[in-house]
Amino acid sequence: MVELARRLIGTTFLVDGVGGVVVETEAYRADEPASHSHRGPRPRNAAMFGPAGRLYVYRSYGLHWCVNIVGGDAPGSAVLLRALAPTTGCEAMAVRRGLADPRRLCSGPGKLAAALGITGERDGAPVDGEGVALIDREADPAVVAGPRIGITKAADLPWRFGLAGSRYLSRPFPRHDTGVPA
DNA sequence: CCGCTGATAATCT
DNA sequence: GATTATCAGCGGA
Repeated sequence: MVELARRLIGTTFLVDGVGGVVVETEAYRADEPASHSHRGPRPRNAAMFGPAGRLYVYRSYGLHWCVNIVGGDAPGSAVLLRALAPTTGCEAMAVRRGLADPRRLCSGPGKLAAALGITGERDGAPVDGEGVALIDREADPAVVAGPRIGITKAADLPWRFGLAGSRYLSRPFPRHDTGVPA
């Protein structure tokens, strides 16, 4: 699953022609306690135990939608889409989000879902099905990794991935000191 | 640029 | 009854 999370960085994710480049993801697996799939199949997480390449959409904190892509390495694995660099349909995103600042449009899982108009209706939908598209990248981008955000269990696993140097992350990655002063 | 707080409901104990 | 894969708004530095 970790591999898919890495590989999704740099791909383009669109819903009804609106979206952008994936710049931040997190991997989740059934064998690890932070995952919704950890305690087995349930109504909410059914999509996580279904076919690979589908969406798992759930409601977070009772009010935000979050979007995952289901993996195929093992049952119950998925990659949370945490941030996009907006490229297409910025006007529609600005309207849905009620702001125009591209850096704040999709810089978080809930914001991303809101900007692309994703709700629970898309739960279980194929990533290349009706209105949804995932376009692979040309070359391998520089990817950075760090601990996942907003969880209390298994918080030490470095399964959050980001496009190096991107200005559209939900939060910066922990920086190693380069040792080279400016 | 922080850090804190309330909102809000499904899921879990 | 507690917890939660979050966010916007606010006040302070």
